[in-house]
Amino acid sequence: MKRNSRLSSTLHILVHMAETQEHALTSEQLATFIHTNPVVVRRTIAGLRDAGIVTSSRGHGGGWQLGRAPEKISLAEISAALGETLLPFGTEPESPGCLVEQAVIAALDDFRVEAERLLAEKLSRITLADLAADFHRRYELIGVTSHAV
Amino acid sequence: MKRNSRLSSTLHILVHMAETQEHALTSEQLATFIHTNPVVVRRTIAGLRDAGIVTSSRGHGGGWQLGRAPEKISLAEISAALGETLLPFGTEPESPGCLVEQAVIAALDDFRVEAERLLAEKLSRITLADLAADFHRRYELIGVTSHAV
DNA sequence: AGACTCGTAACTAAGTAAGTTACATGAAAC
DNA sequence: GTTTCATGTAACTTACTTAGTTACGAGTCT
Repeated sequence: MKRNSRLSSTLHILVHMAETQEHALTSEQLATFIHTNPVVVRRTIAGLRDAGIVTSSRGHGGGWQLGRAPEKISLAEISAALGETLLPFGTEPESPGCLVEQAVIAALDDFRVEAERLLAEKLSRITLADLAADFHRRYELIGVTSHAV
Repeated sequence: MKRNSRLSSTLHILVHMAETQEHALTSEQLATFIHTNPVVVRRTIAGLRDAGIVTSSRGHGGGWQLGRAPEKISLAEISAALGETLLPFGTEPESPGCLVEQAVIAALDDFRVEAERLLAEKLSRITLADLAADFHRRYELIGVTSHAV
């Protein structure tokens, strides 16, 4: 798992879980999907469990499953549950008395609030089901291609 | 200069430069504004020079000045010149053959392209002159307050 | 010539996040 | 109830990124 790919990796995992709703997948299995360590998986998606996006169970036959239907899980929720920041830049004061800095921070914060609202809105329109559907589309395509060739 | 505050710090510097258009400011002076090192300043705003946002001159009386009027410098240009990414998450393939991953990356890239266009558009509407104007507003306010109290 | 300032390379230090190890906790199977 | 399997989590290591620093060459004004 590369840096800054937590959202992408988590989505990868979740789509696999959407494809396997009949039984739970272990962190071990999930880890192989994104070429990493089971512990990293557990740590990464722990927040999703708290948000009800996935459920986990221990012991024999345990593992991870979606907490609700893929249609009801939006990328906005996933991103939020991961604790991801949509915008990368910081605006914490470094010289609290400086009016120039205050003006800069005010402008940047306004922008940030508006931008985050916008991005969250966009992300909330994409669901896990959409990704799964796209996956199936690609799967069909490969199938057709294989027959054709 | 804290991490992830490059945009904010650079704006701070640029507004100061907008306030001092009659003469150049040295990296040394700029560095004190954002509590850092002259070399860090030079390194950080080197990209702005290449983009024509600022000019630099060497030797006695040298330093940095705005390359054009503050009204003509947008935050979008500044952000781009700094090489900042507006969106933090990565979408590079880690398992090139996996159709699930392909679907995830496709969705994320679509979102990213659209989101970046949107953010850049928003940032292009804010100019250095706007920040300077806000600074002056704050300055007046303090003045009034001082008189009142 | 001397003082000053940028340009840049090379190195150091600090902070962040992934990867790893280890072990406790809980649940199912036998 | 013991064994096996899986999560939960803490602690540590490693890799990477970026700010900070030092040093010095090159250009410019007095």
